Amino acid sequence: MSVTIYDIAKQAGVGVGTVSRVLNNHPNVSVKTRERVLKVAHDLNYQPHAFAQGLARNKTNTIAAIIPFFTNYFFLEVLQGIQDKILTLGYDIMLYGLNENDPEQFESHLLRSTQKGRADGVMLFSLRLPDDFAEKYKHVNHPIVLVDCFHQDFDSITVDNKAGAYAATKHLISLGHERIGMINANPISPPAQHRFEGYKAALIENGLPFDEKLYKSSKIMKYDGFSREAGYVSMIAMLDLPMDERPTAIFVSSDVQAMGALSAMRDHNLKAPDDIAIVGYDDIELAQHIGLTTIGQPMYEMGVLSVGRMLDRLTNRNGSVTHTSFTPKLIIRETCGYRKTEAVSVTNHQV
Amino acid sequence: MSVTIYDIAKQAGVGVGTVSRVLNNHPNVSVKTRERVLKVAHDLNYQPHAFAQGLARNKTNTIAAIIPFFTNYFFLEVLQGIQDKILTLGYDIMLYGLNENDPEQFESHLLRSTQKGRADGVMLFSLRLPDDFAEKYKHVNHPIVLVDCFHQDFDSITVDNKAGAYAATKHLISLGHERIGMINANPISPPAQHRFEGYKAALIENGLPFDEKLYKSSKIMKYDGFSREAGYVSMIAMLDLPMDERPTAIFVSSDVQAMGALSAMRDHNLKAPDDIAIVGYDDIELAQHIGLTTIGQPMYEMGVLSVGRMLDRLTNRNGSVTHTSFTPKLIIRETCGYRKTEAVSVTNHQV
DNA sequence: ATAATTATTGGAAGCACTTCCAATAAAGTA
DNA sequence: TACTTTATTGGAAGTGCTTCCAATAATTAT
Repeated sequence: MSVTIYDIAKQAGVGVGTVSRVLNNHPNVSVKTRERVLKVAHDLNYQPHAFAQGLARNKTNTIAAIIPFFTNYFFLEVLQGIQDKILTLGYDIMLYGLNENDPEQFESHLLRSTQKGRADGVMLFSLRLPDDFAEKYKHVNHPIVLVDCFHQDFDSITVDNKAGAYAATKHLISLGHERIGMINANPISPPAQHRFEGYKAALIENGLPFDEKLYKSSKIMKYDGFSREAGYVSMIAMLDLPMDERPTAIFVSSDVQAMGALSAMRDHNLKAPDDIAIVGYDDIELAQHIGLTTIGQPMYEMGVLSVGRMLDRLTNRNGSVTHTSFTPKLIIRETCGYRKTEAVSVTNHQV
Repeated sequence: MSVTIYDIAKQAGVGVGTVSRVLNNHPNVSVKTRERVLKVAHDLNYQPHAFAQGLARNKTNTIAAIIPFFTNYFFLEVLQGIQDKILTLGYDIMLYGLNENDPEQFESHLLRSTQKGRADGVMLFSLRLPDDFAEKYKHVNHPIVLVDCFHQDFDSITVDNKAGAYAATKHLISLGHERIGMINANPISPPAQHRFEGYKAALIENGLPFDEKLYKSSKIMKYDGFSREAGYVSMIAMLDLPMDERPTAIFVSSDVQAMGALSAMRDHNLKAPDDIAIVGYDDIELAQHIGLTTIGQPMYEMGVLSVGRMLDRLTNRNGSVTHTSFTPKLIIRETCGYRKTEAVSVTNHQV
């Protein structure tokens, strides 16, 4: 139906082998025939058939990405990095979005994307991996790289949540606060755990006590407690404390939660930073709009790097597993009171 | 290397034709052989090779989506609709993101996605189409469906921008405002044009004059003026008017611009709705957080429907072109002053 | 029981490529 | 000039599937 290398071969008076060779820039074809073939191919407006190529080469030139939709802004930025990088390499992206943390859908996506001849490799994003994950997929024929999640046995690109939380808390400390609370998401989430660790470490290492009463974690399952609602109820709980026991500053484990916390404060006629200083986490688009001091993550870069890691893995299947961790950075805006000279850069701190 | 239908055929003592027939649920194969083959396939953990199938069937079972990244939340929601629908149909999504409105990248994406054997069809999102688009792609072998953009010659799913703008303006009118301004994006954008038309129509049809001085459009090219900055400068310009000529309410052509406008007001110590009422457009996530009254679009539904349209087109290539338009709806929050009884539903209005 | 249908089945051909091998042509060497 | 060596070249085989056609087996009708 459409033009194939056979058409080109006939028209140019050569064999299909030769056509294939010039189209793939193989050596050992005389310049005259090469030019002739190229001209015919161009005249006929030839386009290779992707699937036929894939079949013959046993290579799809596409990589699959499984991403939870709710990661939202993170998702978008990382994806952009991935795509910009991947285009330069001639690969395509097969997208598998995940609604909520639906294990069944995850399974089906994973199965599909690791199916023979569909993609060369799979990237998993921000996923809490099932217990049997490693055992099940370790020996699958597809490279798997983890982005923003971790497992010892797979290549991963992560961001150091502990360091980020440490930086956020340290910032509050350096601003002179001594009663620093934390509003955390649901501790079943690994990032939530790590952010808590960073918070606690910053307190201890700077001679401040860790006070149970100033720490509120969420039991909400939806989005693992990384939601506006979760932030709201945690803050309400926090404000239940007697006036003089309240924290003067709070590190909130995500910007959306911070949004909720802020509106709880508003409902109590409290303002940030005047009444309570707030640091968020994530630097979502919103944060900029409302002047939220927060922790930013190099999402675009992570995307770019993760493609690089995937390609490495594709060309060297037996290389040893690597783990790369990015350091997030503090972004100072208005919700803590802006005191430039006292800003702390996380890069000075090694966890 | 991996298990093929030949392995199954051998093991089950039948021919490959038979294997293929049972795997594809073709009739005319005895139940005993069918069961035998199925068992062997299961025991061998057989997976069909996607590319080989595609090649033989001349069908990829994937559809390509070209989406500008900056559409952000819209992008995400529509995509979710698409994917939920498409999964039930056994298709995959190939994603081509667009950075800004880069015509060159658009061209290359389109070329790639319409390449033989890569995808069965292409969906284009929120794109200002180049002039030579129709001429160039009308007779390409791939179905193309347009989402949130329009061209006479291609199937499209859009949302009625004029109706949305009308509803927004009408809401302001019904609240008693008489000096209603509009802050628009760059008029080169079709949605910007239509939103302007809706604004103007609402004014005229309700006996209010259209006043040039109360209308500010943007000349900014980035994001076609749908940006926070654009909103900010437009509002500043608006506030340059003498006190008594200022509008008492403003319809802003997008929520991000509204964010900018709101912060310009804040810089002038003005508040919404007390000093000036504001309606936005888009209902981005942010809008909910800041209580912005705005116009919401059924993004998820659009995604679902667009897949449906694509499938129709795939099964009937010569059917006539269809255009579907969704009616957006007014979402009343706080930036106009909340007066429930006077809320106007756009569904009562036919453009 | 025999002929005529109808239901299964095997396997070749085709899908559009790549790659390898043998064959031919060109160039180099003595 | 005759013999190697090297550079091109054509085309068969292979990639893993579907589908069509002819052949065989099972049913039904006579």
